[in-house]
Amino acid sequence: MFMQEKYIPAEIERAAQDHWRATAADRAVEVGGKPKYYCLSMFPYPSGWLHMGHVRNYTIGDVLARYHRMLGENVLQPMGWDAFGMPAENAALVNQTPPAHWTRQNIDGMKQQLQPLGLSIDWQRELATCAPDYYRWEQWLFTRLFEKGLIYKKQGTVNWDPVDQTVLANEQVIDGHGWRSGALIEKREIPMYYMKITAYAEELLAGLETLTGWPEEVRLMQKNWIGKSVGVRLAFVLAEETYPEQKLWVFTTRADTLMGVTFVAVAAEHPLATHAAKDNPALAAFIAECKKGSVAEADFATMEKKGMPTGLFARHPLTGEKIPVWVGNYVLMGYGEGAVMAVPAHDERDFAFAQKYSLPIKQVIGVTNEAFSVDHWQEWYGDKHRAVCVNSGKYDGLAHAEAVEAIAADLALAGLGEKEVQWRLRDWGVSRQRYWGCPIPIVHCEDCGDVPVPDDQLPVVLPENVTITGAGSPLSRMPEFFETVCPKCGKPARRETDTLDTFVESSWYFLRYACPDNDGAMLDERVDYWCAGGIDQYIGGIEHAILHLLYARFFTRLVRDAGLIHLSEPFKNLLTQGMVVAPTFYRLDAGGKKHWINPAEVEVKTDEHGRPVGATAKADGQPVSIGGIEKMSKSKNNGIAPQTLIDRYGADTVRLFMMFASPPEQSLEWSDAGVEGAFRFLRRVWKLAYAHVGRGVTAANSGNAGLTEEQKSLRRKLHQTIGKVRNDYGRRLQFNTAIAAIMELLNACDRTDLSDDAGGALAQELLEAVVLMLFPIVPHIGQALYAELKPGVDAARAAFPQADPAALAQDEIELMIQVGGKLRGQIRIPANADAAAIEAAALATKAARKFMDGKPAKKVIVVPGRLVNIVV
RNA sequence: GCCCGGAUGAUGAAACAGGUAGACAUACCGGACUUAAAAUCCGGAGCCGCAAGGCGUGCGGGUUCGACUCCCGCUCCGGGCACCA
Repeated sequence: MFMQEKYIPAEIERAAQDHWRATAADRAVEVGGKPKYYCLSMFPYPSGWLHMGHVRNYTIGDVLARYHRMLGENVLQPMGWDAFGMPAENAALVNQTPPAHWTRQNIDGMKQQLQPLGLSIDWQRELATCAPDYYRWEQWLFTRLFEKGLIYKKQGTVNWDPVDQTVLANEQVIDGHGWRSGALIEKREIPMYYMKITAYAEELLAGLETLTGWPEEVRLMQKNWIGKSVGVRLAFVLAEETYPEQKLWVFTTRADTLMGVTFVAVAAEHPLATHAAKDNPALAAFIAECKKGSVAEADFATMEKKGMPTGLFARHPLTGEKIPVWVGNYVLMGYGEGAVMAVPAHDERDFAFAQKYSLPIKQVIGVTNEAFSVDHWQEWYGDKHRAVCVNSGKYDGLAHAEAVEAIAADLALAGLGEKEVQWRLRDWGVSRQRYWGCPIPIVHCEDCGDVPVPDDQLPVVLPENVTITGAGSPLSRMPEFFETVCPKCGKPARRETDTLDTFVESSWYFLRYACPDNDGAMLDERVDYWCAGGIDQYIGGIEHAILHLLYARFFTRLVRDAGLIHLSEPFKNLLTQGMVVAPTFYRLDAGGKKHWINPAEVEVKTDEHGRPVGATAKADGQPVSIGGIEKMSKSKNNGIAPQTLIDRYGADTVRLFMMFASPPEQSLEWSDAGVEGAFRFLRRVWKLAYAHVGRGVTAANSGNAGLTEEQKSLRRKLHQTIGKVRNDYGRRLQFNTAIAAIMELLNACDRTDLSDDAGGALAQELLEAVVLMLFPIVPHIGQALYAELKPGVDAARAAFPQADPAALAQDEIELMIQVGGKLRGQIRIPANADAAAIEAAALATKAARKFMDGKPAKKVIVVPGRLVNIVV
């Protein structure tokens, strides 16, 4: 059979995929004798449309999976569906289709859209979180955790839409109003289940130190999120007798400023606020006002700081001074004690508040040569590193740490406080007043309380034939679902109708891939095999840096402590990929509204330098306005459907472009021309292989014997490139530079005369290596070309090329000559020359003499293999 | 508001450990091939300057023989902020 002259992606891609299917090339089996490599991309939400972000994510994963398989490792790359969530309910409202139906249809559709990409996925392990045989284990674990006290019930705050009579997600609250009703949102307290993640705070923090395969920024974000701080919990004793709790507790990390407290502020939800508002209508009105608006912290932190005195007073724990108690809208009920001591002189927020309400500002720490003024805030007021106590009686002269110790000791003596570790991390509220999620396996009995559903009654199956109305969960309108009997006493009881946060499903799916077929247990010993030492590579968006990754680390410890696995950190190496962005184009209509036009329907005009000067619509040739470069989205109509490109260029071109256009962690800008360029490169590789195969050479060169100097130099470049590509794939996870190196190699190959026999053998060696080096990125063309270069050998089972140290040897190297740090020339010098010889040679160069201008060299710096810098 | 990133030619980017700034590609310009176009191949190009040379990695300072890289202070853009996934 003769090799096809033309590169026809559709044909070779179909053939390659048929071959992989027939040889079960993607199947992952637990076998001994070689190291395992578990490569995981974050599973998608089945929205129905595969977008470029998915393609990028899964291509990165596939490149790594295939590369590690070529290194002889036992590779697992699974795929599944994060199938519960709000969009299915929203779609149900619009289309009148049940969420289950919509979701399953989307899964089928997206799976079909994934197939052409040629991903090396073991589809036998596919899972969907909305399947009862998945979520039943989540319910099972829930009941265990509930019994252990790691899940408990308390009041939580939610966004309440008073018009639609429903709880809204933060995303559904826009500027404090409901997205559908437009009504002003209120905060409402309802009972919810919480998972005690704070019980693992110390371990989750300490574990970050071991995650050396994670980006530093992600570890730092998690560390700040967990937010361990050592401070002092202390009490102000209330002057009034009426309030049953005599002590008002606060937490502070700045106990050294305690002597500067001029008021105390409590959250609007604080019991003391409620107490004080009982016979104070103005205060009650203020508290009601504080309860308007969303519960999102970003809204909370940017709103105007307001307060009102309660009329109550408390005694300073050390001085006994009467201190007014205020209600402040900026005090968080969920953090610390829901109350803060205010030191306006040394806290910027308190300072602004005190100025606004004319409260006293009392300086109690100072910095040498800095003058305090109540007129404006200065940075040093809050600086605990430089400051010492002043106006603080016996504490005067103490630095921050000493003052905290001394004050804490005195508070302890008075029985009014002690040092305490405080976490910013809060327990995880997992109850959702929504339908499309995992039912919480609890039955409420009048006599027995909250009773977990026994194992033999699991799963609590979510009814799928429902109508979504947009007001509350349909489960709470389905007596056939919630009417049940108490598992303990048998009396009529009510089943919980809330479902679990969808983050719960995504907190353990990566473990279940190891044993998706086990219907007798949540997890089994196969997890210990695949996840030993952690999942070898996890790949997903940076937007998951905190919540998902923290919950997954928490959950792994929960199942460990349930005795199911022997693993603490689930993800050994983490790669956070950037977004896929594209230019936007629009036209304004008569009303000034923007109509977004897809980049595929726009032509950009450039001037003679290639600078863009305008754009026109392909449809009518009329100009369109150029918007910004934004994340591909439906709303800006700047998405490009992967399928369109695969149809035109083939999957390999799409994969190559995605890997070449930017490093994986950066955002990737879409470019039609770039895709075209990727296609051109593949066509060039194909042509080169075609011409070579036509020569009939099949034996690869394996040394420098018989090569010309020029050919030796090309062979050196080949082996340098192999080393670089291995480093880029394996250590740096940077594929764009690996591709660039291979392109450079081919450019060098074009410039080298390989027409003799030795040259033919070198061309064979080079092409075999190039095809295998490209294989992880463009496996279809790789499969086809390798079959031509080495008939009968399967590229999918080939080993990755290795650099030959003998090929790398070099007699002469080039050094740069700098004078005064500026580049002035270069010299060629024997590779083994010592520093003295290099220095002498450098000083003798024309360039050095010219720029030294007759002056003597003050200092000569020789950087071996790089440059010589002469300082005059 | 708080936490975390990013900014380099016309464009995407490279420079991996402080040592040749702009590799590789795209767009552009010129040439070859062609009846012509496409495709392909060859060449050019950071900016200023005829040149010598000077300037140049968001802005302002600093450390160093030497800074895209380290430090301090800003600006703008992006991610997250616990019920979007």
